[in-house]
Amino acid sequence: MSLTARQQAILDYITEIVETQGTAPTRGEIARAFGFRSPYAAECHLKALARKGAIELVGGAARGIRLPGRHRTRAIDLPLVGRVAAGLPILATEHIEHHYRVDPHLFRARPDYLLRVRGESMRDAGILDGDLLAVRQTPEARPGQIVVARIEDEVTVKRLQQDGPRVRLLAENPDFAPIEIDLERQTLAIEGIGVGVLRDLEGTGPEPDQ
Amino acid sequence: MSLTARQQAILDYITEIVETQGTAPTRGEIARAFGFRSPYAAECHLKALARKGAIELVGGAARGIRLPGRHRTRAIDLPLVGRVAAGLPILATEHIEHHYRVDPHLFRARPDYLLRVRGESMRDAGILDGDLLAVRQTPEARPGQIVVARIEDEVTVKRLQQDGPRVRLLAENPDFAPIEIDLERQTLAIEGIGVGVLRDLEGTGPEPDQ
DNA sequence: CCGAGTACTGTATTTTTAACCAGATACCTG
DNA sequence: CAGGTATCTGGTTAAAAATACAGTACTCGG
Repeated sequence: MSLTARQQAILDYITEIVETQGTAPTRGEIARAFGFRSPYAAECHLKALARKGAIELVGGAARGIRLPGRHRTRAIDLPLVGRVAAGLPILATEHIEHHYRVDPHLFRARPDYLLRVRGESMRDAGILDGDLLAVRQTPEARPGQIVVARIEDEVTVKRLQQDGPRVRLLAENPDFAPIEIDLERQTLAIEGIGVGVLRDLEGTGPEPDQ
Repeated sequence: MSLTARQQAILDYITEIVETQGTAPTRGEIARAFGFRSPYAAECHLKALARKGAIELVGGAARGIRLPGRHRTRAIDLPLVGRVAAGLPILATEHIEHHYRVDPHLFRARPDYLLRVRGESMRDAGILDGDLLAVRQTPEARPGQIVVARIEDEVTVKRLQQDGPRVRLLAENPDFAPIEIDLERQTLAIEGIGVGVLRDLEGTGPEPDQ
């Protein structure tokens, strides 16, 4: 069942008010905006919109107009982690350069933070210098996954390979040798797994400079 | 001036209600949530939060609590365009598969829509099969930019090269030949320029929990 | 131990708001 | 033409909510 022109106008108005004011309008405010002399005219429109499923009315509550789907977790705030200094946890406030809002539905796994990738070692996996890696913070990773690992205070992004007892971190670039981890002598900590990549393209080109 | 623990808790509660319910709580609801027996306790906290700039109070309005900076420009709603059929504009509703909210500050140029990239022709530019290209809708492109072009009803993503009168669309993969455009005989339309890349790394975690 | 700020209770008042009724006008549809 | 829906007026009523005052209690720095 589709909306009438008038109903669409009312819905647009409500949406605009929610976006700009952060809260839904009252019947009186809708009436004033459209020149109705009675708030009941707005009430009727709201009822019609609710009947058609375009809005949801919360009974007995002031400004109880809800826009379905809008109050979902449409965006989460992810901190961007830049250079990671030795001895500090990844998410220490010292490392956080910025915050970006990202739709969690873009990725199948929910990310916890963004890490700026440095270097060309994951080039053949489509992860370039300067890209943002969306990371889910977890110590558990499966072979084949792209992981954020910490080896002796050094944080690196590599693909995890595990052949029985042997753990290797593979670069995706023939210029970089795999890193063999001797768990007896070195500390390897999986900080998280890569769940997505974000890249800004403006200014990129075949020119090698930036 | 920083918030007290209690004030922070109240602010967190308000934020959560706004996110989940789409509207701010009343003094009474705050009091109920925290076990206050008087709505005036909530009122005092709100006044303190407003004094410190953490919230903004709209006088004389029900649920008139605003969270500054939460609205506008923190996230824009981008349609995801999938397969583009011949004869229809890119942004025809028939092509729109989904909407994603993305922080416009992630990219230096503001995108208008997302296009799902098919094929490996841009592999060496770090754009893989299935990636989402954030596109700014414009007919003007500079050489070196990654463009969304339409050649005789076929939509393709390539890098633009312009040598005086010659226009070429370059793939970033040695397996694909450059496309030479004869503007006399073929219609070339620049639909937009790529401003960003989004990728889901499907390596889901060991616990594919929510 | 004093004063200032935080954190509440209990009660009260006023404004805002939701919600409803009866009716008017108009526009489709079978 | 009758019946239904959409649209709006004018007025009413009760619930919801903002806002206030007076007072208690605690904490913390001087």
